[in-house]
Amino acid sequence: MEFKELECFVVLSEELHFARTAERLYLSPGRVSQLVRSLETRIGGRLLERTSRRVRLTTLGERFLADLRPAFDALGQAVVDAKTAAREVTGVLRVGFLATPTGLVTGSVRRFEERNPDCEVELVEIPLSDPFSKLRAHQVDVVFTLLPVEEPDIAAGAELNHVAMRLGLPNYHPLARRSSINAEELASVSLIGLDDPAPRRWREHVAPSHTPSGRPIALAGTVATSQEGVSQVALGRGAMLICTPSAASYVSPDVVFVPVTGLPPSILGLAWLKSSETAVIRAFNEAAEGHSPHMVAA
Amino acid sequence: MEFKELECFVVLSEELHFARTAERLYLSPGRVSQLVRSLETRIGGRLLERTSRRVRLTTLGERFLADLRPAFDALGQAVVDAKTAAREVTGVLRVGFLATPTGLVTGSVRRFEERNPDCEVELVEIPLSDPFSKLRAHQVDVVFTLLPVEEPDIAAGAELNHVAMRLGLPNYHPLARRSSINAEELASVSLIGLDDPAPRRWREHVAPSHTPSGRPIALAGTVATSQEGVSQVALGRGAMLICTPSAASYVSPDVVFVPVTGLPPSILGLAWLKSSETAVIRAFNEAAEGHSPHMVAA
DNA sequence: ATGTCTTACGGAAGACGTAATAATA
DNA sequence: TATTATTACGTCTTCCGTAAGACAT
Repeated sequence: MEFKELECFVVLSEELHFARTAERLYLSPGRVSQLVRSLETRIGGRLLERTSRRVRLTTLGERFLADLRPAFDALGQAVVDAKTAAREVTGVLRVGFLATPTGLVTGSVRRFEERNPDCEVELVEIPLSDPFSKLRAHQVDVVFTLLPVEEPDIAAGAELNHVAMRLGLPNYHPLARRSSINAEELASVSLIGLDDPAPRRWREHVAPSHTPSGRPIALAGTVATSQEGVSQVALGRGAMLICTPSAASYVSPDVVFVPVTGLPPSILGLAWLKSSETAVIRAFNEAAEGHSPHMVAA
Repeated sequence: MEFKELECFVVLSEELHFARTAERLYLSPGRVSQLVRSLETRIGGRLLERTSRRVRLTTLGERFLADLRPAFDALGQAVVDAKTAAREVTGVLRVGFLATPTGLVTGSVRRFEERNPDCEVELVEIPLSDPFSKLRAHQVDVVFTLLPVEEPDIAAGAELNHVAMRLGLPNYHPLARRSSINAEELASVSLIGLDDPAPRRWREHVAPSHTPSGRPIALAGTVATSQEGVSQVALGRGAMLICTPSAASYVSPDVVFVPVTGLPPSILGLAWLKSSETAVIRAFNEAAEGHSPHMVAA
């Protein structure tokens, strides 16, 4: 069952003229003749009666056309619709964020929704300890995450944000009154780290095992989310490194966030499954990259 | 828009497995991979998400399949139906006959209807003077006619019947009492011939211009049908040669039909348009050829 | 004589399989 | 390691246009 033959028959049924049919299909008249003959052989009977002077449908041809035409049109329409859908940015986009919907997240979403009013955004929290599972399980389409991303099945966008780190401390802690803390001083606290699925880089970022100069840092325990971590800090079970924008949202009388100098910044960006990249994801990535708080200083 | 790609996508959507899909389509798995990739490029987005371990439809793929599937199935069904219709013998067959539905005609029709109860036969009279116009105008599908047929656009079946000729005469004519007439004696009568569109062979058959030995025969005038001719004979305007079976149906006190010896018999058979040959026509031809009054002697 | 459909032929495109490769569990 | 999808590459089909032929008006 060859598509070209059917197409040729449908057009020829309209035109009843080989040369015009050929023109419409970007073929030579000879090829049209071949295709029709081939289709007739396949069907097993004459579909068109033709002399060099007149072309007309046979009874069989008329009946076939009546059956074929609607199916044929629907088929073409399905393909056109799919092409459109592939290009269009509609439906629902599920965006994962870490810890807290910071300015970067809300700003990117606002900008995206402004430019793509037909697409709704759902925000989903991603546990710090497991940044990619929801992506791989198709529970979210795209996530804000720490760059760089080293997973081979995951693609990442550009760096969107360099964010300085703060240390969350119980308010009675000696360091809590300081206006800033040097990275070397972390050797004097116990840090709260991340639960198991977290990549090694993330663990080391949130709870470095040594100071830049090599002094060991104690590990107080592990948590799944920054919210859990802050709770632990409030209970005096350790200190926790956290991004400055996230820290701003944890307002608690028991916890103080003090800037830490000498640590590499958190670099945030978008990530998505390579195998599931869509026009919607590309559009969101563009919106995020065009978002203004670009490269906010550490 | 390639049919193979669509087919491949539909099957792969069912199987969610490249090797099984390939098997069902008689292709190699590699080819299936190529086809799907090609379709995705054409559409402009991923239709299936696949790892070496799992294959699943994307949202786009699901929507596309929902649109595509009914159209795809209907298309296949239309082709199957057309193939069936091309083989089947159904509908209406319009059969043309000359002068009178003789035993050959009625017998063939009965036999055909017996064997093809789904096909209805309509009988249409064809004027003797114009045996093929109704065929060419698609007013009939097949005609009983004089053989041989020399028109290049018309096909003919086997000889079905050799029929002796009779001469129709006014009952007061000197020859009307004879039990038979020799062809040479036609020189003594005026014959009624055929109107214009009739082929030369027909004219000469119905109203020969000379006897077998070469004596001229007068022409009394021309008519379109044998019914008209018999009327002319009844009015004494001439004599008319007519087939024996046809003569039997013109019962009139004014006209006598006398057998003529020494003339070639009328050979009857079927004819149809080469360009419009169908399974129905072939079936009717077979029925007629199998009909018993085969080769009735002159 | 002209416009139209069909046929013959050769070159180019692409359809397909095989086998090696990559990725998953 | 076993299973499965993908890629590379060579072969072979068939797609298609050109041009000549056949046919009808």
